[in-house]
Amino acid sequence: MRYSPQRKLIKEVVFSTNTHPSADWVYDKVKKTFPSISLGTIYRNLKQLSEIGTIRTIYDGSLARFDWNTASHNHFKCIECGKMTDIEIDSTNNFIKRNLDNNGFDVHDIEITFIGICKEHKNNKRINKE
Amino acid sequence: MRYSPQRKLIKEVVFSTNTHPSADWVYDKVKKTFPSISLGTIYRNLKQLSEIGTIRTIYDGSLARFDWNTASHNHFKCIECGKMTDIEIDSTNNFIKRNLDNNGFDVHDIEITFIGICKEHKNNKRINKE
DNA sequence: CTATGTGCAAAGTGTTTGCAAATTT
DNA sequence: AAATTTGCAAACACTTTGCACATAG
Repeated sequence: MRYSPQRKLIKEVVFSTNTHPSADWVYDKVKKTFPSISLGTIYRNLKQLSEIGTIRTIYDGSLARFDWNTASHNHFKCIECGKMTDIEIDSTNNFIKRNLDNNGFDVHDIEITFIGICKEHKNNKRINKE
Repeated sequence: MRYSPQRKLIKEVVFSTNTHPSADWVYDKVKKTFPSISLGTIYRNLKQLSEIGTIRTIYDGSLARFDWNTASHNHFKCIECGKMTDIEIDSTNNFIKRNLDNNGFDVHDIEITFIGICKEHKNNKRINKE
């Protein structure tokens, strides 16, 4: 795999944030340096970087997001602000894995998203979503 | 909410299977009875049924699937056959919930998908996906 | 030099929506 | 009769792809 300046920057952008950015977010950032870059290039590179394990693709509903943190960890999505926060609960994954291994499943990966209200929004009144 | 024959059947179709069908699968089934039904109607109804809690929407990557089982349970996706199986591990959710509650999160819902190889495919040679 | 990556535009997939006609209550 | 639902088709959002040109190694 060649390291074009574009690919290098795309990777750096994903590594620069904890916001689990979408392709579009990355596009906007990278455009500041390469104004003529195309979304296609962004998608191609994010896909490749995911495939070789440099980054990780996670799904927020049907939207793909990208995460530089490929180590096993889970996500919490706040229904007030929409933000995806990392959750470090190592013991959880191990607990689940053990549970499933005992039941004959061969678990390669676990995708967990917790949906609820994060600390900051816990005591705010609910924003009406209807 | 009115109960049109179409809506009634759409609901019945989702309730008739454990395959966690996509909108398209439901469409094919329902078309046998209502040949002129449109995909739009399928989507509208699946969305409404989800919203009132009759069924549940789950995500398989970016594809929406629908599940009549709204009780708390998790899913296992086999990377060989693509099938989504239900997983009953009540204790897991409770374990996680407790863990997060202790950390200040207010968890409303947990979306978990396990990805790996199910019993039936455990000893088969790997189908090449490249 | 050659394989790989880029920008562009078109196409693809899954889903939503506006509307007039039909149907449920 | 009034409000909701349908079928249709167009629009949408996100993602992928074919191609000719450019570039990294």
